[in-house]
Amino acid sequence: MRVEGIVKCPECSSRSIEQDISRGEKSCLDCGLVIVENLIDPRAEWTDYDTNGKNMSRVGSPTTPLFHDKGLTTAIPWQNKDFSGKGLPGKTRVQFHRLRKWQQRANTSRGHERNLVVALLELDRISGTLGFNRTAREEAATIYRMSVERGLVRGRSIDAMVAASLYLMNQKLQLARSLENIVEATRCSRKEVSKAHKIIKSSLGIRTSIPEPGMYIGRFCSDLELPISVEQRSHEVIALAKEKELTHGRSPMGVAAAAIYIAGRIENSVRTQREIADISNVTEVTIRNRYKEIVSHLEIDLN
DNA sequence: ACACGTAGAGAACTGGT
DNA sequence: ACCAGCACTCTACGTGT
Repeated sequence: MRVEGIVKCPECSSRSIEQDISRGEKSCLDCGLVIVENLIDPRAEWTDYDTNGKNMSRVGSPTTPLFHDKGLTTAIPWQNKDFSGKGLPGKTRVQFHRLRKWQQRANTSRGHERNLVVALLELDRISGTLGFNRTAREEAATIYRMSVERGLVRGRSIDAMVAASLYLMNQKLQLARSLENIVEATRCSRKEVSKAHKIIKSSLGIRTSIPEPGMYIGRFCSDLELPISVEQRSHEVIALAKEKELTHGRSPMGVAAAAIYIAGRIENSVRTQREIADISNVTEVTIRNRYKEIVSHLEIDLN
């Protein structure tokens, strides 16, 4: 496709620009310079495999673990109208009523399908309150699905298993949410969730990395509205603390909180221990202990 | 208001039975 | 499944600047 006039080639100033959608590039026809790469193809995804173009049909959205049927739904609309909007005659209407009913049953009748409907709704609700994005939700949904397939949910509360799937996903993707954060968003106890978490983790053999203090810095600093300089300094403090083995056995959140406190003092963007404690879910005492320890071992001089 | 320090309680993990 | 021991954190104070 030739796009004339609007864009000028930065190399030779020619206005003959070619846009190749299949390659996703815009390039100059005169000097060959590629001006834009990785363009998104805006066209609809029509597909036709066997009728040679006579029967083009739109493909659906990609499948997703977020719906119990992975998004491959057939929906019979509730309105009793045909494609042109006219009402259906009485006999047909009855027939469609029956079809809808059966389809509903077919969709959700098998035990674990119904389980998934409930579970994915809950998964979405918690994700909403905790601000998990789509990738995170899909990962958690996949973990939950696998648990259902392994029969792990039987006899356990769906809510606890959903919460555990979310927590496991959170660990896997290092999203820096604590077990407390997740428990707060559910109706079940900490004990139930951590038990479910253990079971899923061992049964599915999911590997998670140990929580590093560094992974909390970003979220804590942004919640505390601290400048990027403090964030960077906090990472430096943690790196030094690690070298001196001051992080072993200590709660990573406590270490992160202390590092932010120290970094704030160094960078003159002070937050009180109370403020940091509120955001990081550790107490002032823990922040004090960690920060005293770090400061004395690293010989950091705060004003 | 904030920082500091402390004692006892408590939660979470490990290893033993 | 329960228990003891442990290293760490929390609650709840009083004190200091």
